[in-house]
Amino acid sequence: MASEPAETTQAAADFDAMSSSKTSPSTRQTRVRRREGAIISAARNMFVTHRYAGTTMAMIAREAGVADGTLYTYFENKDALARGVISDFYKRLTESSQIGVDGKRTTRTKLDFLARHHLGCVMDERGIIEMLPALTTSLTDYAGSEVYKLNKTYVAVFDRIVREGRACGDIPGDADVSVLRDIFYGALDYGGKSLMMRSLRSGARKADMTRLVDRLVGMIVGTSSHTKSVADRLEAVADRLEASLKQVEDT
Amino acid sequence: MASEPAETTQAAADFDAMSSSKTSPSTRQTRVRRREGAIISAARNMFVTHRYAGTTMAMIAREAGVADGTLYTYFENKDALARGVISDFYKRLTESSQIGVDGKRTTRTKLDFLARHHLGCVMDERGIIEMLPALTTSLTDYAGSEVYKLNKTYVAVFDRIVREGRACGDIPGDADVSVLRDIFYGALDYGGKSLMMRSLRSGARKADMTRLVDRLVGMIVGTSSHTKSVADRLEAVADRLEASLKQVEDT
DNA sequence: AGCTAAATTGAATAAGGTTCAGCTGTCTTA
DNA sequence: TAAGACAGCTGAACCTTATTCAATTTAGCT
Repeated sequence: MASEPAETTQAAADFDAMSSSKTSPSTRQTRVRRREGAIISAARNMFVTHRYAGTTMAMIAREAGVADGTLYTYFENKDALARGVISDFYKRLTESSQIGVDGKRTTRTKLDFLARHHLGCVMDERGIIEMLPALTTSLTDYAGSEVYKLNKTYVAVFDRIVREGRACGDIPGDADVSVLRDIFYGALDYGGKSLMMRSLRSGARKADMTRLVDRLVGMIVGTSSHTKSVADRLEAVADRLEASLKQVEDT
Repeated sequence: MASEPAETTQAAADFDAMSSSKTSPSTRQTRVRRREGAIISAARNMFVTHRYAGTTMAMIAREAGVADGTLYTYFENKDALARGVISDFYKRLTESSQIGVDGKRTTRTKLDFLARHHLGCVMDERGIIEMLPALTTSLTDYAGSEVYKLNKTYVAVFDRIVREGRACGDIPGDADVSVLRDIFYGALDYGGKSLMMRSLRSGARKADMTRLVDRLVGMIVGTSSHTKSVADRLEAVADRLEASLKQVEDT
């Protein structure tokens, strides 16, 4: 998760494959790709260790082994470079999440993995996603941005789990998926921050994480057994009653 | 460390209270405090409309009607000024929240109000709290900061509701309060962002907010399927249904 | 009024993001 | 293979802004 070459190499390979000209591994295109990867990697290192405000373009250039001006041939400005780092982060996060989720069977274990994986990655490269708000000039701009699309792609992993969970009855209720999504990721981000602060004193990070994730996933999946008891049927009735009641109340 | 705004204000207040001399409303202390208020207010306006990166110290000085250098007699630097704005925000938020909550009777209505109030305030002065991550140099520093203490004071409003709710049986489970707190505020912040983005297209902000808050509060209070007994739940639904129908009939 | 210290000022300084005129290596074409 | 064209690269100069500080003003006091 630390080094990007996997992602960059992959992208470069795709690009080469698309262009019909067979280029040797040291063609100009390849070198440019490689260098872009090096810059993003360097920028990530600096941003993670010194935060956005604490890293200068000169630091990134030195770390990447290029001149200051070179950065501007790859990214319009410091903000765009930071957005590039975030985009890269989301790409890696999406891929590793989907792979991990595919290896789990039940709705609960999928969500459990996703939550822990998210927490781990975000805490690992803490500061990367936290740059986002400061980089968002306006919501309308953000809505059309690359980062927004990649974020949507990432959370789609969660959305799919929820929809499948609904289909097989694991997830009760009929709330909008977006509501569950906000609760899931919002709670994880806040919980992650609390976790880090608490682990400054007591190193009991793992137990704390388990408590948070269990509670959160439990809230979504529900603890109801799968036996079709009278209680379950009553529950379903209550669900429907509540839904129509809400409609009445809203008008 | 030391974000001094609150520091200074508090110190000044203490000083006045201690000195037996009755100072007229145009004493030096008073004027200083007034000016500090003007600076914080000016800074808030600029930060809200232009974000942190987009506002210059010169802009704030002009808005506050003082010279550039004057800002630095009140705040160590731009970061400290921003922290002062955040501190001020938390103070107002805490007070208005507590007042509102005190006006509600049940656990559910208290949480419902708190959630809506939080969402409203944060969306209203959006960008203020979002500055925080960028201003946090290190977690250890933050743990001892004024802003952190004020945040703790603010979320204590929530903590109290939860504890009372537990005591009277409204809130089931024995999860750590901190977990519920992270879920509550995390979900609200994320949900708030989603809300704003969605309301760019469809102006259905109110209905969306209701859905989010209901689901979230329901998860905590336990009207949801897995926490309360079915009998209790049906009873509660019947109560609400009767009340709503009465309202409908009256109109 | 005169003294002291706190407040205030705004021009000077410094840091860092950004630009751009030139340089270098690679590709293309004859 | 040599010459021309050009993409990429360079880093010193430029410009905006946060920050400093010596000088000045103002308030409080005797």
